[in-house]
Amino acid sequence: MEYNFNEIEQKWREYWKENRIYQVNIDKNKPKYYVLDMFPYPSGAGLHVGHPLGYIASDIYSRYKRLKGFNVLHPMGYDAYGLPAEQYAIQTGQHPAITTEQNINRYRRQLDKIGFSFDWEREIRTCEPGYYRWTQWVFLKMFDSYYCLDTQQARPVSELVEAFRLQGTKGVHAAQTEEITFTADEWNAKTEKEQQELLMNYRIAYQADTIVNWCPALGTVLANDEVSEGLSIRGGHPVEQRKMRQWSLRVSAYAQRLLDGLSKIDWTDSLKETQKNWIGRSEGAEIRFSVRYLPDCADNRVGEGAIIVFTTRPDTIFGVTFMVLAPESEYVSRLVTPTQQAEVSAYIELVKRRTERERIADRKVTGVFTGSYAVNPVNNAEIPIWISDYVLAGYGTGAIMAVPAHDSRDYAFAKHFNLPIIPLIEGADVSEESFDAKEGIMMNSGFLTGLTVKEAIQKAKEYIKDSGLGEIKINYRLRDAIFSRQRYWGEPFPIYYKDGTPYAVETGDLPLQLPEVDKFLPTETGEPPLGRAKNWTYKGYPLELATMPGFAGSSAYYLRYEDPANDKCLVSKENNEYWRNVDLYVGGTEHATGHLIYSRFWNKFLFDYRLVVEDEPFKKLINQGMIQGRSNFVYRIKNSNTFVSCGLKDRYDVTPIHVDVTIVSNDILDLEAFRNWNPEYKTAEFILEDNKYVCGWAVEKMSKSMFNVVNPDDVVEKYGADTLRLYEMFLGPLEQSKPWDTNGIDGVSRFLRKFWNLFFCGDEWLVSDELPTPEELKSIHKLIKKVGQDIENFSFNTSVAAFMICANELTALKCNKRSILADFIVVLAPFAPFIAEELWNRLGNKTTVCDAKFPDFIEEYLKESSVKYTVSFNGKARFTLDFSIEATRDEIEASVLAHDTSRKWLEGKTPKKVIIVPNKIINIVI
RNA sequence: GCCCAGAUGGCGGAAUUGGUAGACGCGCUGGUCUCAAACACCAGUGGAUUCACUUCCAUGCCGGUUCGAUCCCGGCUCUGGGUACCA
Repeated sequence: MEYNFNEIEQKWREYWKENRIYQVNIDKNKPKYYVLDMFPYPSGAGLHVGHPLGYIASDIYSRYKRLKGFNVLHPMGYDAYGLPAEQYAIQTGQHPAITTEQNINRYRRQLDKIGFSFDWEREIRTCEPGYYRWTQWVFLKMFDSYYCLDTQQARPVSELVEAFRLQGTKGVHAAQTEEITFTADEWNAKTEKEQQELLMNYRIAYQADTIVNWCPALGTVLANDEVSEGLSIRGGHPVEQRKMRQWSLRVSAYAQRLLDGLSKIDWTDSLKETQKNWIGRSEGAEIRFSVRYLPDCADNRVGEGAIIVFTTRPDTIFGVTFMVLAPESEYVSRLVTPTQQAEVSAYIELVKRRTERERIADRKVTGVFTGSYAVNPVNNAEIPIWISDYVLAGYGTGAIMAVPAHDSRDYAFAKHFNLPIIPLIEGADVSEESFDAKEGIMMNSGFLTGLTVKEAIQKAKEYIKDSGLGEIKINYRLRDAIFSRQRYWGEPFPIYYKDGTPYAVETGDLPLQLPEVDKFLPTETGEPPLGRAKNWTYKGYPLELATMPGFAGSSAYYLRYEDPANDKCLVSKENNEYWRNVDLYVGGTEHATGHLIYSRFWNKFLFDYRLVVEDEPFKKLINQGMIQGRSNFVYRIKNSNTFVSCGLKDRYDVTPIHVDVTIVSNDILDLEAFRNWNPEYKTAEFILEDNKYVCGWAVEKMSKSMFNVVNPDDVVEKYGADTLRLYEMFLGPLEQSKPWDTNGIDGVSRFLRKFWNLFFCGDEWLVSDELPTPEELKSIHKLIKKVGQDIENFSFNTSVAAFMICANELTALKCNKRSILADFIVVLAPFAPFIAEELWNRLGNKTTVCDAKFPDFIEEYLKESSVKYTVSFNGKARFTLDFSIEATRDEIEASVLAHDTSRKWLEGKTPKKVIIVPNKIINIVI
């Protein structure tokens, strides 16, 4: 009987669907296990062979856990809001809902073929009102919350209002956009509108004028993680800095908790490192420098005002030779003297015109003097205050004290403008470059002289605090997340404006549905596309025109899978207490600083209100590597239609040309298919080697233009889903990026046929009820042990190797024993569910294979009767010897030394030492 | 520049993590089957040396620790990824 995978796979796909085999429910008799894949954005191009890699791995793990007796939640859905569908809509007028739906259907067809054990009854789509209702609901909860620094958690804004009413800002410790103080009387005297404006300073979802990444080409603002090197991640359009009124989420308030939480979760070190860097905690001090105007200043206000700077090196305060303000800093307007005004204005204009990209590409030193001076509080030195774009307005206080001797950026600036450089560390040569390291002994530093840098940092901090010069401060690089997008295809904000003041839509009126618009472009007046919607009002008031960004819908989707149809709350207590958080999350590293930060933040916020029981969403995280394309080339001799095989190409003057990988097999070109591929090659001639045309190859990104996209459907068609699954795992370690290489898939497909043939001899079904032999038991138990351990370690490639070894051994033993084969089926089932299901059924089992029990290995079967040792002399292996398992160390030693070969190597000398490592090696040191 | 990961046959990759390399697969070579090819099956396959037994050299490079290093330590080279004026 032939292994007909097409027939088998179709049969079981239908059976699983009809019988809802993979549907799960709460079962308190079983421990739960939650396996989640990062849900896909359904793009128009469909799945390529790289997409399912992580899904296959997580599916194997889910099926394995199920066989181990866990109640496994393994859902799938779609991240359906996003820019590509909208860009497509702008170009074609096609409604993004329609293209999204089409793409989803295509994805689903492709996914179904591969045999995943998803519970599709829990499917979610972020663009459906029943889903985004809860995205809006959480947003409103954030709008109605502030972050209390005393209890380190989110609290209702009503508590804040009450505190303000009774005592103003006194005693209130809350995360805020800018520092404000007022008394209860002042608060109570304010109008409703003024009070609402003040509250914006505290809300977790708040509106503020912030410097944002504006992308003119996309017509929207972008979050920091959506921009790289001055270009938008999607589309690669230039991004510029602009001040705009935007919705933001106060993620920065959670910076410390996001950092601390990393120690509790099982993620890779490199990913944790990436998040740590992104959060960017730095300990330092804020120091106050009083400001003095130039003598030529018209209103010579000596000693008025001050600027505050943040530094991590307060120990270098004696080396401050100038101060630098960010061009956007609020200090600028207060500090520029009349004589410098023109020059400063010109500089600020220049900076504004430069895009982020230009700044990065052309990093030359620029700056301008303000005319003002600050006074160094430790030695009363007068320090000129400059403006330069190397200081960022958004970090720290937007102003720095410059210590050119010990900071490379300050150094470059000082050299360029000829400012003094005072070395502070003994032995540091600062004539050519700055000495940035935090080591050495301080000098030229008053009361810090003679201390080590570490001691000096500590002492300087204490001094600054005790003498009231400033305070110890921890800064984070992590910024608040800009939450509005001037786009159509996203969640509408449940916010309306009364007299310009934003108010929340009542939660009972959610979902606030996305309205229809006639076009998806911004309006002529520059309003977002929602400005085109008719009757876009709430209770007669205008609604917010921006929509939420992509990460809004993906921040809490894992919770919604636990209770997808609930229309009373995001997730019921019962469901959340059972399913809790994700035990295993599989996805790409590209989300390290976006989705994986936002959803941790989002979850912590919900945890503050005990809306969820766990404060971290993803316990364990595995990053699957990317699958790159493997392109093939043919070599055309210049000015001809003759193509030369790769091995001979050096003898001619050739142009390499990408050739479609689907007409190449094991790097051998299908000549006929090539001639038909493109009319231009109809009359192509070939110079062959060994009667074959061998193509060249290269690893490149998988893309249409390189003709190297491999569609999983084609692989399934040709080899079957089980082979695709096994092969993707066999390709190499899951976490590693690797090229898709079809060379070698035959080996896996051969294994499956060999496995099939264990059950059949020709057309005869051939399984006996005989008792297995010790060799057969050993082979299968070795497999069970190895595969079990490998799956736990996510080492799927070595599992596949173990299957092949076992199949070869059983074939050689002509094993057809029911008990052995049944165990083999169950162990293989997570990897190749279709063939496993078919054979399991033929074995006469009433249940499906996913209800079977993963067998336990029995150590006794694995025991060897003898132990093999490698005998070495001074570490050099010379020969091997077998001993009975019962042999004692003394017996082994005596017997080894008496061995003929040993005598030869010992040359009559007595050994100094004999090292015996059980089961491994005997080393004789002479 | 900084941070992280990695470097093993012709190729993808194994190695219980300090125990004497190269699992498994591909490819290649030879054989069986076939009129022949393909498929399939069997055997061989790191390099050098030898008819052979053998021996020597091999885990990016240099050095160290150890009886013994792909694994640990120090220095370097290269590759991939992240990040970027964060004070």
